[in-house]
Amino acid sequence: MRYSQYFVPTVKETPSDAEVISHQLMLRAGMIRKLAAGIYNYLPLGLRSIRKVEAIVREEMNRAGAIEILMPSVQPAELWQESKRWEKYGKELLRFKDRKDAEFCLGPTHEEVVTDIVRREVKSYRQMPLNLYQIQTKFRDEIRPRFGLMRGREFIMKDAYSFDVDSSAADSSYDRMYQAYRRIFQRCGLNFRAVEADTGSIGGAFSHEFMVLADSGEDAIVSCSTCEYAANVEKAEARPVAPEHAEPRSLERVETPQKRSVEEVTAFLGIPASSLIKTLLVVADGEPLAVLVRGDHDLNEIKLAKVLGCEALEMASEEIVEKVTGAPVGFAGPVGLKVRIVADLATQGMRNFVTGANARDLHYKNVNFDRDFAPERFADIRNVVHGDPCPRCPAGHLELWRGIEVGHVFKLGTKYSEALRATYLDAEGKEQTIFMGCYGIGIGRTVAACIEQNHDADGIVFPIPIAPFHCIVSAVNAKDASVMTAAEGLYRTLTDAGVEVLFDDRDERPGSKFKDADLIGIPLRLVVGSKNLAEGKVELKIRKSGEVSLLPLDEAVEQVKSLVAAALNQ
RNA sequence: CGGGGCGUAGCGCAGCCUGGUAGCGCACCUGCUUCGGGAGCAGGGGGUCGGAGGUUCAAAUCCUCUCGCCCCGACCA
Repeated sequence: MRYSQYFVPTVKETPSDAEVISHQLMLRAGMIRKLAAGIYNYLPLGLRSIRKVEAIVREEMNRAGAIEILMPSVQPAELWQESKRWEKYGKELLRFKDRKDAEFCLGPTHEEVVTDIVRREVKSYRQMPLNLYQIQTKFRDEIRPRFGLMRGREFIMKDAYSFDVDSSAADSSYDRMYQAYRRIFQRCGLNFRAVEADTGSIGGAFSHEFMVLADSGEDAIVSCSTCEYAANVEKAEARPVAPEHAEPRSLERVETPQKRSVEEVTAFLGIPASSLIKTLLVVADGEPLAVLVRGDHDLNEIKLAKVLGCEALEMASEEIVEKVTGAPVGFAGPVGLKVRIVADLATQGMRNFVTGANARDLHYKNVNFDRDFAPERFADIRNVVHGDPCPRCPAGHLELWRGIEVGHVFKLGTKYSEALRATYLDAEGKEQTIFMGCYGIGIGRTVAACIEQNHDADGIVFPIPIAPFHCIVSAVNAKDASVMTAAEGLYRTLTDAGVEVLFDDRDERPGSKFKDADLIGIPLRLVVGSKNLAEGKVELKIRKSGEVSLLPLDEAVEQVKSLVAAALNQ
């Protein structure tokens, strides 16, 4: 591709509305442009990288035995009503009506549609296992789209759905996808972790998320320092803490004027936050209840909702707190409370702790379980913290990371096949419910995550497998005929050899060409200048390392070819 | 949904408080010089100041409404 005839609108200044580095660089490198909040145009360079990721995904999905189809974005309400998600999905589901007033939505995911296909066409155990996938535009009307392609409302996703005769066959399908995902993200050159994850609104039995490690990531994940355990903090299990052995002292009410927060109270009393139990009031399916967590720990609402088995869980409003505790917010405590109490495991062994006293400006010291109050149950309902013991091995401790979720695999079980009555006849002629799994990859997000992980002060540093071009040939002086002839020759030779070359034939000053080349992140750069060319040489610069070598033309060609081949065949 | 901020030329911004009919840098066009890390000089084009309404002799500027965009929050005892 000749740069002068291509479309790469780079910009020097960082657009003011871009916050994270990948968003800024994708805008500056002319890869994307915003059309509306969370909705983007893909310009040529951006599209090329996206196509690269898609190609890798396609290869690995096909290798794993999945079969490509393409389903519509526009989906009839009836299917969603059948799965009950028309009501449950909420405002993220973009709904609209056609001219006949029939209701439709733009698909945020395709469980309903794919299950509809399968229930019509799959009748026998002989037709499974079956895994159907597509690469397609999804629409989710996110509360707050942000960070460019990282969290858009319209985005490209690969979604796959597996159909199996029973649970253990479904496990094999799940495992094949899991392994395929590992290969995909390895081939994309990403530093990632596969972590145990909560199943969220999709539902199902268990799942893993594929997280690209990056400080700007929206998710917190943990991994064990010694074993293979890794999980999203939403899901990560906490081990019980060894009990203290202090003798119970007598309960004491202390004045804590204006001290509401954990920090204020513990500082005022001169105790560590771990000696205090905070009492959080929540409303679960309409019922107010109290939740106890150690002062230095945070409540994990997802775990709590699971423990309570409730549908809706929210923090209680100020009014409810005051009504339940009889005190202003900041002084809630478990002693004398009339609502159900659930306590975190880590509080179980605590003795002589501090709590609120359900009265303005008062706390209790030396509170003890059983003597002063008794929670209905102890359960793991907190977020793990850095340094917590690993739940799976005796020696390890948990390390905390930030991650960008680029892929997610779910074992769904029969949630959708039951709702939509997708069944088959087994070898005995008996009707059985199909077992499903679903598997997603955010294509655009993968490109963005890659940039988060691969950039420097000058711009993007693409790994070869998903770079829009492998190599850029920069003709330093476009007016010098010998330079242009040589550069043109390199461009043709490399292109004929299957290397994707962007030929910067623009009549620009060298500085601008170098800046642009760095910004758009092409991994390899051949610089053709009159001085070196007089000696029959060109310069090869590696974007990532900055390494420069002066080579005769034919050697430069061989170098580029072998570097590209090595990167693509790993 | 709550809180905060911003909409002025393609991009980044000033002007607004204290009304008087729009400016800077980059980009773009022309010419000359320059040419290995975002050149210099000279000339030039481009904006119904997000939109609607109001106040006023006069509105980018003041008031009201509205639309769009960005950030934070929606874990707090």
